[in-house]
Amino acid sequence: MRAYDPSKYEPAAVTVDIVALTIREGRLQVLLVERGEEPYLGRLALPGGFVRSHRDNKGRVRGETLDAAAARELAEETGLVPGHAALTRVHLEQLATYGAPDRDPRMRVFSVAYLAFAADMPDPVSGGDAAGAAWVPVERVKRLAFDHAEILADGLERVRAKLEYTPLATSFVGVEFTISELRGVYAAVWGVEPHAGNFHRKVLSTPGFVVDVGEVTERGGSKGGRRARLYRAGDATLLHPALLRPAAEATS
Amino acid sequence: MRAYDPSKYEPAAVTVDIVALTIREGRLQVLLVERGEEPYLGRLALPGGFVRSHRDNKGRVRGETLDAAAARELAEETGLVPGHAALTRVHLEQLATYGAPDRDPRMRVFSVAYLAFAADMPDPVSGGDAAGAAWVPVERVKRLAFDHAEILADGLERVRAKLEYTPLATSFVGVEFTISELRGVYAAVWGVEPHAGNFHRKVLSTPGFVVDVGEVTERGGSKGGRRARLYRAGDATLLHPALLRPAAEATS
DNA sequence: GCAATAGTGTCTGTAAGACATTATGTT
DNA sequence: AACATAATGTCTTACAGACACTATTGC
Repeated sequence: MRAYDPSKYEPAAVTVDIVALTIREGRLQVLLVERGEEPYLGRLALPGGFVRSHRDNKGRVRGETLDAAAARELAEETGLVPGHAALTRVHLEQLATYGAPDRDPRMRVFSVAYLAFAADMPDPVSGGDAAGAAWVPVERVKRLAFDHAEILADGLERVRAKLEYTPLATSFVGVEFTISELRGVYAAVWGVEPHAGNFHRKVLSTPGFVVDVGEVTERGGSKGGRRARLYRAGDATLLHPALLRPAAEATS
Repeated sequence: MRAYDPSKYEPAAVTVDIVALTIREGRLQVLLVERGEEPYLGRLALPGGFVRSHRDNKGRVRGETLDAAAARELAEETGLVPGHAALTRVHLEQLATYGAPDRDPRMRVFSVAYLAFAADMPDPVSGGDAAGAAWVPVERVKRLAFDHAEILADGLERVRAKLEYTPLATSFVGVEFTISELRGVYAAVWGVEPHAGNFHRKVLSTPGFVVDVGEVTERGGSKGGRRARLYRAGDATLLHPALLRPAAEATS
């Protein structure tokens, strides 16, 4: 059980894979990279890589935390340097760990999957590792490498659920946003448009969800319409009462 | 990024650690083992061990899944053989993965934590690995080895939350149970006693939560009282509407 | 009989969903 | 003016929580 003798065991690798989500053109999109080697050469995959660790001069184990590895990979694949403005507002959370013995034919690989939510992520810049990286609408995603389709599915379910009881949606919009923009997040993630009037009242009546900035947008809609008030994210970590999605899984 | 060269990396070990919970004497209890070696010699810890993998004759990677490793460890530490009646009804789910570089002084160890919920778990039997294993009320747990206190805390929060929106509580009672017994689960896990009358009506009005067996208990309470109707777990996987805990985190 | 436990009925406040209406902007 | 979008108001239904009450059992 806790008798450590690593030599008895097949060496294992630990990676982080990122389900990075953003909303572009009103659609939920995921960051994918094209693989440049076997196996699954040319296939799309979630960005990811090894968790780094080593021993220092005195033989002590050193290395990065899982959270740090995920943040680093996300920065590398998007081509943004860590600390870039667009990266500081990214919400990162651990999703789950996948370790089926045959998930990678070369060796035993355990992948700790992370979820990343961000607003306004730019197109991945070339250079660095972001060779074939691109944002892809989730409904367009076809066959992925390894078990990444399963990881993505789990990630999507997690996001959809978390929108209900956390203010996570504010991670998908800018620092200042309108209620309509926030509603657009729910529409893109859930695939159903919440009722505008009820959504408006609901958001404002949930304590700590949003705070009024006291200003309005520069202009109304392109085809007319009143100018919308601006809000920032509030300090709540949980929504109470929750904002339940319609229909779905009422009976499941 | 996806360039595999394990030799460049410090070897890593992957373990599973189990937060096994049961209810005894009306209190939530967790399975702990006493460590028999350094570090943390003599300290209590969550049961766990290595995930096994090897290569077969043809050089292919073989091994157990994470779920299988968790089930195996649970069986070993409780002294129950896999397939034992008490083990077949155990609910096992992955909790999270912990990989701080200094969490184990000897080498880089990633621990995939699992949650296990069970009813009527016997005292761990001697022999096998269950040397110093015992059930301990969660409020009595003191200093644990490694980062196991954090893992336990995360596990407890997960259980408390899942009781709200899943029929998980039925995993803590026998195949047939009374509404009062079910209420006892909520009381033990949440630390607050739900209102008996409202709880009763609520459980019965939530579709798929429980199904009426059509019988009643052999006797009433030891100090008198009506005989209670018996129920089995229903087929719902999610409770709708949810059974929210009182007070807690209304504002947090 | 009394006390204890199981189970039901009633009332009130809150909130969700449907829908209508007002307010303010663009073309 | 016509239309679009933002924001608010009204109504109905569902449900949680408080509490009272009935039903059934052991002592």
